Amino acid sequence: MPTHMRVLEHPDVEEIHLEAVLHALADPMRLEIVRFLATTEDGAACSEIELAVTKSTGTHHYRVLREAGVINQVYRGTAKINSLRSTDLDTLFPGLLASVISAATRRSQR
Amino acid sequence: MPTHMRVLEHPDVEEIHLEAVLHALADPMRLEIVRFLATTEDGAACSEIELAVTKSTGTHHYRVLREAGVINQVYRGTAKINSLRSTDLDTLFPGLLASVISAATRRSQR
DNA sequence: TTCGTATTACGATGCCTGTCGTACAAGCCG
DNA sequence: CGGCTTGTACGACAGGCATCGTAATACGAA
Repeated sequence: MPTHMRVLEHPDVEEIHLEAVLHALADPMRLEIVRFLATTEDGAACSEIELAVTKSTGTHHYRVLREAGVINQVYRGTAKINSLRSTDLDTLFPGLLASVISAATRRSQR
Repeated sequence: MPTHMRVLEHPDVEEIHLEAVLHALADPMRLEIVRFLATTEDGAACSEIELAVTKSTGTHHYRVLREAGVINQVYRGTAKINSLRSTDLDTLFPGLLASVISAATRRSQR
């Protein structure tokens, strides 16, 4: 019997705000997370994405992304699977996510 | 003879960074400035764009936008004319500015 | 040169945020 | 059960930032 519900709050589509999304993307670590998730089919666990920060800080960044509406998080066992809310974002801000990911990826290849 | 050079520092194209641009756009006031500039042909003076903050704060936001490479600023008399660096931004981050402006404009019409 | 307009500079303030360490919880597996 | 993996909660800290008020500067016009 879990004492904590392990349920993660996600904003509804109409609660996603442009400024919050832009702010969430305006960080190197979070951009790295988003860039990685864009390359996966069904999302990835936090542990699969190597970041140059401690796990505490990683948790913080995942939360910022989730609360801004950029990613979806679900528990699978002890792991937490992250995936991009591509459809929701593309409905709200057509082309935005694609152009950010494309620019971030192009730069990381230099 | 001006004691101060009245020359405004702008980043070169290769000095414009994605994170800085996203951060610059992740603020309601600055988004409002960008949205307004997108509707003008040849830019606009600071005084033409009404913001719900004092002029000191306005100056701060214009500087953030300029230093991030989002806008260009030139003096014309006492006025300072602002314009979007659309071409530079579109070269670096194709589609980004357009999708942000489009999303901001669509929302402001609701 | 004096006045008015447009904008900046500087200092202060309070909040936000990225970072960490330590301690803890949830779930799998032997 | 006991350990291992994965991730969280909490507190702390430093730096960044949006905001303001006041004083000052640059330029054009009278």
